[in-house]
Amino acid sequence: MSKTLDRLTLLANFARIAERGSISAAARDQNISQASSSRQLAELEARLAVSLIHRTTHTLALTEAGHECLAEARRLLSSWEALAERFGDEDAKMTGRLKIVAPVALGQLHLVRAALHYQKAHPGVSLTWLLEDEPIRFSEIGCDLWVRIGPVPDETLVVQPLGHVERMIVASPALLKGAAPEHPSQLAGFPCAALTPFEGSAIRLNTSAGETHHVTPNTPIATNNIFSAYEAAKMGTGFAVMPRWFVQSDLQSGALIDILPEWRAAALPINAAFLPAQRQTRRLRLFREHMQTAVTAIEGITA
Amino acid sequence: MSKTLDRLTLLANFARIAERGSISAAARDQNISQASSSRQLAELEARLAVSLIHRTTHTLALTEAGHECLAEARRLLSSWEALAERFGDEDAKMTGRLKIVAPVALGQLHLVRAALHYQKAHPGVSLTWLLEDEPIRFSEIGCDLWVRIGPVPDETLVVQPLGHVERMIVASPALLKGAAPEHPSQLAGFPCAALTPFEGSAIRLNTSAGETHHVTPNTPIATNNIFSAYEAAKMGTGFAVMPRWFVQSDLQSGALIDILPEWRAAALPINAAFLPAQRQTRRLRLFREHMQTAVTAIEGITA
DNA sequence: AGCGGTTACGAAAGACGTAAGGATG
DNA sequence: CATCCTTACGTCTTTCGTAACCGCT
Repeated sequence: MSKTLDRLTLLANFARIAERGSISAAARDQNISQASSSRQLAELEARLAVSLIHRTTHTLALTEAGHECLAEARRLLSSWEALAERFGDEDAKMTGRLKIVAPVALGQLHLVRAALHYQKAHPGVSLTWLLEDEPIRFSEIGCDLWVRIGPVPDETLVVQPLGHVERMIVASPALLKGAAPEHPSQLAGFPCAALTPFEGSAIRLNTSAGETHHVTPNTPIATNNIFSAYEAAKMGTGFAVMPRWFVQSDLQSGALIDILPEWRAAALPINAAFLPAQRQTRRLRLFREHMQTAVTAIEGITA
Repeated sequence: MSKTLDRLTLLANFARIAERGSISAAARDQNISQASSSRQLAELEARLAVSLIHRTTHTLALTEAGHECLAEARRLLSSWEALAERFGDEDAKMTGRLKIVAPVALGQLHLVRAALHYQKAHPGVSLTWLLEDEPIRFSEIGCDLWVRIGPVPDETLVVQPLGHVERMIVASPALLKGAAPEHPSQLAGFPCAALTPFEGSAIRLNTSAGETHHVTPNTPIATNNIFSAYEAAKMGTGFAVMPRWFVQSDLQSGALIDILPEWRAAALPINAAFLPAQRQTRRLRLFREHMQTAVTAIEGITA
């Protein structure tokens, strides 16, 4: 067991191996020999006194300890990177990678444009743009920024609120057939196209005056995909709880109707989450600002 | 500029130098030559492309960048340490340092015993036990655990609530002279011994029913030291806002009187704050549990 | 066979300590 | 002038790549 081999290099090598699923590939990435990469992995395992990767001749698998270590390694590496970059030239061209996870619908309809503008302005930065609504394992996957609708279930992250999405009950004129409900209690008679992460069996509605009502409608379709719920609402399969930003144009064209304009579902927070390395890398800080700007520019999203 | 020198070693050396205020001393601590320590510092500065320590021949001073770097270095080092220790033997004897900051009064009257019991049970761990009520720069001073009454103004820390201190208006019988106020509005006629971090010019009181009243008393003495405020209350200099745990025995003996038993000052949270390295070192985890137990055992502190 | 991981060995690079030089109170 | 930091130099440790070896598909 050596003493002087850089511990962060060891971790970086390990993370690369975990990412590529191969020692050879990781070695190529780093311009070192397979032998070195293999040795460094062994060395890390020796220092931590634990087996990180279970090797069968042609396939690598992270052990449980390996998963834990990977998450921590990623944290350490980005901390160092943030430190190393902190004092560099402000005008230096930015380089490096940025891995972003954002909500599916918001991401593909709005944020992707902001992301692409950013990339155009900073061609040295290579983006990994992943759209995913469900909670992720931030550190383990090596994420840099996570934009999420709803709470951020990770104690180790700093959460910055970007805004709130106003949500309303919408339906197609066809569904209502002229008999539009005027109070949530009348909603129970209508079917609902439910968006599963947000609406469970019950939908809670509030007035701005603080009045509350619970609706437990029939749900002929439940989905985790807002486009599907949207199609259902347009086809008249049922009403749906929709964010204003998503249905704004349909409300204006009349394709969908805000059937209970006095009542709103609870506003959902849009959060940006990231590692607490005091000030992060400049490329991430700028990216966050881009996202903040993009989110606040969306009609139907409030502070 | 070298390539293979361990970056964490560089940071550790820098932190040691900052702590000891001398390269020679830091070198002795680490059993390396002064030359090495000096070189490593220069090397770190080269890699970060910034001057960290301003050297005049006989005195060292951290630059602004040095302060920032020190905080981040401490974070990185404890992350690595937590990682390195994570997979070790559960039964291994614990060693290392633990730097704790706790509130003055709570620390010296209650928590110190828990800390000493911990040290006795784990003689390999050396504690640094600092009592300080004001906000600290956690990472820069190399703290491991910060117990604080009130909010924790540091975004990079994980905050765990330990309990709440009930606070009441107390006074000596001498002060009241039989004319005990029965409502906060009658309190304005009495002088107040104010505890500065908590009571500003106004004291807000609530009933359990939710009623609120503000009192802005005369303050013949204001202090940041609860023992002084306590002495003032006992001597009849004025009434005081006191945590129940602090005056419990005086209330029972009648030396102090809970003069408005229906009214309470806002309960203050007791928080434990620490770095978010997923699971920390075992010694810190155990210490936190000791603190939690000690705090909940105190009469007058509620969950 | 062919691909991927591990181990052995010689070569090269880098870090260490000693020691000399320089600056300050 | 004593102390502390920096720089130069020779030695020694350590790591690297090449290459041989081994195991699985």
